[in-house]
Amino acid sequence: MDGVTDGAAPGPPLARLFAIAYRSLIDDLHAALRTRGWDDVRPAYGFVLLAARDGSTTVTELVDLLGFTKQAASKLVDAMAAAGYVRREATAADARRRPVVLTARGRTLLAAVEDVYRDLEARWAAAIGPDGVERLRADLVAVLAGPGGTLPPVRPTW
Amino acid sequence: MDGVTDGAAPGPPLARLFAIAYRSLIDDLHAALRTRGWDDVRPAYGFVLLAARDGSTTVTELVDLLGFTKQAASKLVDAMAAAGYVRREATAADARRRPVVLTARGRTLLAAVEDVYRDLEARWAAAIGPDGVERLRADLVAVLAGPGGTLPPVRPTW
DNA sequence: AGATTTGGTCAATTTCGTTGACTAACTGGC
DNA sequence: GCCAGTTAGTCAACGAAATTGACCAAATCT
Repeated sequence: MDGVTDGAAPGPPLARLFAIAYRSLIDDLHAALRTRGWDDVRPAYGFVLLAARDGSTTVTELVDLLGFTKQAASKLVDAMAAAGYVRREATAADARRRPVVLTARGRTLLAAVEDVYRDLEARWAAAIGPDGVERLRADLVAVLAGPGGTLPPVRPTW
Repeated sequence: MDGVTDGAAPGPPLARLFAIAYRSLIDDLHAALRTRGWDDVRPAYGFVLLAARDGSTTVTELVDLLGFTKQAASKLVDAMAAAGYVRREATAADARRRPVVLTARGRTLLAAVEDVYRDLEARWAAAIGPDGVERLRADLVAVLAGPGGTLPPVRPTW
């Protein structure tokens, strides 16, 4: 049997699978966070936390990462700051830049996120094997990464 | 160098990759549709068209497929009907059900969608090989499908 | 110094889905 | 055959979240 790919039954469209996969991970992540007492975490927070972990981030950098307007990114940061996860700072060199840095609470949440994340990927590994997960990741990166290995913005809005 | 998977650098989180992948496909699809003159197509339309292709669909069935409320699904169908892509019909057996069927215009759009879609998957195949694409699809289905092979609803809201 | 670009905010609007209340039509018991 | 409950769907009001547009202040260019 080698005729799997021809015409008739190509299986579910990739877009649908990606949408479901993304949603499944995010839903599970936030459900797990809620059971641990984090009940004011919005889906985009995770990406911001990750970005802030790897060095301070500005609103403009978040725009590149998330793919929505700077106004929206600004509001997002405001909300995260109000919830105590991040703090806006000042830069000596450039008074316009107001870097977003993690608070202690933010770091705690980040640790929880990473922890849950490990569980979730482990569940994927249980289904398709650890090498299956890495193959998946590698394939996705191979298709999505542009020259220089940079990934496009996230923004799964619909 | 074999230490890629241990701790430090696990690569981008799957959620991010899925979000980007979904968005990339949808953006490209709609960009391609626009260049062909379809400029009033919203992201969810594709899923509805596909569902309607495989037999008539009711609003309630769309709820299961898309994962949002029947009110929202109803409005979506209204919008698609107003744009001339689908038509509500009546059933002899059950006067409550108002099946959603494709119009000629809807079928034309669907053909365009399928056409573009083939191109997009071909681009994926160019990057990771045709078998890579099918492997990807199979892996995703393996993880996401519940008992009976049914996939959860889509709803990539955020 | 003046012009332009860059980082960021404030305010108004739009988009889209949700909650809530409700109607009409089909089923199940008796 | 009729009443209770369920199913399919709509109408209307609300809410969350992002967008567009106008704007400001600090840096950079010339």
